[in-house]
Amino acid sequence: MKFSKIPSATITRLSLYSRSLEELYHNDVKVIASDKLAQKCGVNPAQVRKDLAYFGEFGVRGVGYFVKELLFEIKKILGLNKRWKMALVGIGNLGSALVAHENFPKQGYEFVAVFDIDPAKVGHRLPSGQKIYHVDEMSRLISEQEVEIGVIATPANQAQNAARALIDAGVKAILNFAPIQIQVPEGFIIENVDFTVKLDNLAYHLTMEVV
Amino acid sequence: MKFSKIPSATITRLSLYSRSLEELYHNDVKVIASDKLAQKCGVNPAQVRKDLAYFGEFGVRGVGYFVKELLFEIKKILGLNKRWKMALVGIGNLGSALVAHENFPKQGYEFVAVFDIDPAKVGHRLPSGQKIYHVDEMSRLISEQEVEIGVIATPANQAQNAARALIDAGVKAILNFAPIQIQVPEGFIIENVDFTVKLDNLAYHLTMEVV
DNA sequence: TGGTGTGAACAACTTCACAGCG
DNA sequence: CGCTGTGAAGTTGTTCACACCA
Repeated sequence: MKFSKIPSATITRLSLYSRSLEELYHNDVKVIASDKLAQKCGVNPAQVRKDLAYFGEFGVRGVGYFVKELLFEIKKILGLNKRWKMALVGIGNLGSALVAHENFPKQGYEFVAVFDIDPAKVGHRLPSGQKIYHVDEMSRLISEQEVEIGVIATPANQAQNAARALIDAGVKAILNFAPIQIQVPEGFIIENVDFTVKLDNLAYHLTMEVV
Repeated sequence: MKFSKIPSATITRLSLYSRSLEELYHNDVKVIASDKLAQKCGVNPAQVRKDLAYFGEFGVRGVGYFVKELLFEIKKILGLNKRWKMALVGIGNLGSALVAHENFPKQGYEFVAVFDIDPAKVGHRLPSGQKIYHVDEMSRLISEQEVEIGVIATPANQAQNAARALIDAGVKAILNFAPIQIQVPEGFIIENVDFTVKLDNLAYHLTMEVV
């Protein structure tokens, strides 16, 4: 396996396949062909086969892919066969929603620490059980809890500080919800969830359509 | 201007430029060169120039771009020189956070209608002022209010229904937060905000790094 | 001089088309 | 016979390099 050569878009699609397969498995579907899976995920059938072929030969010619087996393999590839510990910074509206979100634990992601700088929030306990700590305690708690993923849900002007604190504290990857481009060390793993940008895309296409 | 030839990635980057320019404008910076702007947004300087050149000649050779003017032009291109009316479907944790989010109105996006199917929620009024309506009333309200963008924040298993209802009611674009690939008519404008997928990306890269 | 605008080279990703195998 | 796996072709997006201009 030559990992370096795998398109990042392939990884994103694997995640989609995994979801669809989960549903198929749940519905007792045993086998699926690339055409069907492709349709469910809105991609080209050849793309599905090529994506999977990067990691091995999971299919059976003339038949398709065994749902259970393929799901297992994809989860293994994505690293979803373990639980991931996350820390949240910024417990406003969005942060609260994330902590309360049921899908995360289902997928193996868990918030084990929650931070904020607002003295009015620090010390309180969330409905989901976590206590809110001050950012100053981040370093200790993150190494104690062996947190690997940091999630930023602060206002934009706090996000860079939050990122620095998380990185200093030793997290290995960041998921950023703040609408700002965060500067991280070369090679550091970061993903942005940027719904303002997505909305702007919609606005653009709506505007163009009329022309 | 040959709009059809513009890469969708360009539109996404315009959104980033717009944000950075907003900040620069706010800090009284008058002029910026492609290098600086590129660095702030984490892209290649040539990319910045090429992106902008799709839409006109906004720069001055030997000088750079005038911040105020460029910001204005980009907003015009993206369609951000008007207010956009949105309708939300699904007022759970995430939906509530979205409605309460301050950035939307700042950017010109406004939730003018909120829907759910839970009888326990319908009829209540949100802190932000909107009344929660049953999905059955969607068609009437969306046309009355001239809503153009639908936002889906339901659980995955409700999302396709929500989409159908929104489309039937006449929205022209959808922003989907549910972790599922929604089927829409050919050419319909839809964007997904998919943080599960982003997390899976992190998990993958964290897993690979060790190998 | 310094930074834009842009054709041309390059790189990345996607789709086609078909051989090969169960 | 049907569907996978995959080289080759096609498409799309990015970067280079430099002419050109304030």
